Amino acid sequence: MDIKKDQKEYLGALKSSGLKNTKHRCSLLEILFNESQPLNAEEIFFRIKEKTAEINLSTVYRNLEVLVNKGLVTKLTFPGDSKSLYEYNKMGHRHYIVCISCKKIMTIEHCPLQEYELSLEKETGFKINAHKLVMFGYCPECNKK
Amino acid sequence: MDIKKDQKEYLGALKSSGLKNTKHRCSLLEILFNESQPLNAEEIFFRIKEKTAEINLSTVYRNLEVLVNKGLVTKLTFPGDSKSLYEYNKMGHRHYIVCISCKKIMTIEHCPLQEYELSLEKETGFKINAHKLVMFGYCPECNKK
DNA sequence: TTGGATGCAAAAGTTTTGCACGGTT
DNA sequence: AACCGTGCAAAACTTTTGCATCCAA
Repeated sequence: MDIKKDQKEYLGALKSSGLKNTKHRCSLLEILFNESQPLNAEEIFFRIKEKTAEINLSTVYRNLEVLVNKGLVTKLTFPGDSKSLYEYNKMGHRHYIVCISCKKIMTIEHCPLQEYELSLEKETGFKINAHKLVMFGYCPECNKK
Repeated sequence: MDIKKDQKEYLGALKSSGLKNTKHRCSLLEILFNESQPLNAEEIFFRIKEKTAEINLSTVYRNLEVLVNKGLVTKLTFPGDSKSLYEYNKMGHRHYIVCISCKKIMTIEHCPLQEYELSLEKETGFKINAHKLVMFGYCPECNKK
């Protein structure tokens, strides 16, 4: 497989997390790394089959599980989708805006919740580690219709 | 079944949505109405079996589906839980704070995101209808350990 | 060489569905 | 009476697991 500049990041991450650099693992990471939308296991499975090599769906699930545990990949669930979604973890959390009509998912980098977390910690006594924010609406294209 | 004051709300909602007032549907709504935490289908199933009457799990699922479609109940999914959760829809959205350790879910009434939605609409071109915010952390009890 | 990675098949777990019967309006 | 709701069993669907084999370090 051709190793481009932008692939070094996840290859390094693989190595430093003690995981073997296998063909399947590598294509899986490449797909997620270059994808702006979270994908489900089956989508990843078909992409690897089409573009790279024959692979088994359980291999995809097993690799996703390992990569999630090592923190390289994040697992997501959205209401209305029975399948879990996965994305490359670019460090620094992100939020999502989902189109109710066409189901397109767009990523939002800015997070408005830092100060809110502090006030909520005081209010509830929780020690807050993370949060998940998803917005729902109609994307510009679907909104026209 | 004894009809108390606080049950009138969901009984009325049943009627005005054109759904039949059946024994199971009624106990299901009563359980969700009086519960502060979202419950999954199996938990609802066992509660009805214990407190009210024999019921089949598929009946629970079918009723939940109808009630979600009518907007009386909201369906939720949390990462790390393969089961969907359901709650009575009290109108006016709510947010959740989930304990990473004991999995307790607490509901937050205040929402800090009104202004943010407006700025995001301008930024993305989306027409935003709703959002979902979940906070994760350690509840006061688990935090002590 | 050795332990992890993979394919295959089967299992597990959640949710849905077909069909006959029963209950509400 | 008509239609919706229910129970039961089976199916569908996503995800996990056991086991034999293969491959990267």
